[in-house]
Amino acid sequence: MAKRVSHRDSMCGVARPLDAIGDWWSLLIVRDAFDGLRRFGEFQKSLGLAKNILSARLRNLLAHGIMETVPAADGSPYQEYVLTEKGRGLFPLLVALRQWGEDFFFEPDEAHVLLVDRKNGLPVRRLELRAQDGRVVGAEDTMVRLPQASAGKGIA
Amino acid sequence: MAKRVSHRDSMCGVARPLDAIGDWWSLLIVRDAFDGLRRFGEFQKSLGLAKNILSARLRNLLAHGIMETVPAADGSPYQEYVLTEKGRGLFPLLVALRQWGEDFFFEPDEAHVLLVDRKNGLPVRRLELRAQDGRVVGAEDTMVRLPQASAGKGIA
DNA sequence: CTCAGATGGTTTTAGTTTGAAACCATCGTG
DNA sequence: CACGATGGTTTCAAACTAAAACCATCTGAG
Repeated sequence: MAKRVSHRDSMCGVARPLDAIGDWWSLLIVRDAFDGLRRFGEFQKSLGLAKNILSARLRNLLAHGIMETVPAADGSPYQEYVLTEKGRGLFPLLVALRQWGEDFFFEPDEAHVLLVDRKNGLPVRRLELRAQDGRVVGAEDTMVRLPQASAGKGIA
Repeated sequence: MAKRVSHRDSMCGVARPLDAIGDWWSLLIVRDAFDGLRRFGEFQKSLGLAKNILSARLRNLLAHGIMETVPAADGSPYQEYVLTEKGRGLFPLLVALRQWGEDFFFEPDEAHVLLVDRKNGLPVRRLELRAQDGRVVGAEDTMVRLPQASAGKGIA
């Protein structure tokens, strides 16, 4: 971990978060945490990964402040793992991932889980990126502006 | 690759896309592709990763239809790597990642690149998930509905 | 009290992956 | 026709992954 620092010693705004998450397993753990899973054994059963790996991933998520342990909940003497605010901030990313999956990884007629509004059970809308004036913008409508300088292009 | 199929032989709507992307390098390659990079050497210089790794990642992205090769562009005899529509579909995910990074990985006063509207240079808004009725919804306002059955909860 | 089972890990060990460096092939140019 | 630029592949040591075995703690049953 944290070995990604290839040729620049400050990582860019995309690489830095990636490094913190760690790997795909971590993201699946976070997803399960959004689902309400809290215990080591629950994550292990849900994901089916080796216990040592789960242990390492949880440790990394804790170290990066994405999850935290809370001392108890149902009286059992064990700790539970819950998302911090930083961890809950990953929700849009997971939604983006899920929607991309819906678009390109399922046949049109293939059944798949649907993210719905709790209030009325209707599917949520697609994530949309909007400009200040409210226009929906795509990749081609955006560019990056470097810190204090002026130029730059693309989404780097 | 494709060894993630832990204990279920059909992967869920989040794991399947993750498996296709492959790893973090692939996502950084995609980001660079959004920036307009097209050539093997450009990616390699930008990311500073070993050529064999870049080669493997590009192969994987091609295999999953996220990028494709086009025979030429400036007359040089080499091929170029460009995003497919599926690849361009990753834009919201990258934006989500970047915005999460902005929120939690930079000091309030720390300079960082900013994603701006090409038309007027203003920063884009935050990604927001909206319900059908237009309400902005967070993780706690949503749940998943399983394929054709009725129950299910969380964002799995 | 003691023993078995549940929970939550760590250690061990083999296999896989990574990544730096060296090597190789092709094209275009002087 | 030698040479640099480009775009890779091969080699090999080091790091990481993952399955299984092991270990520690707590709980309830007898």
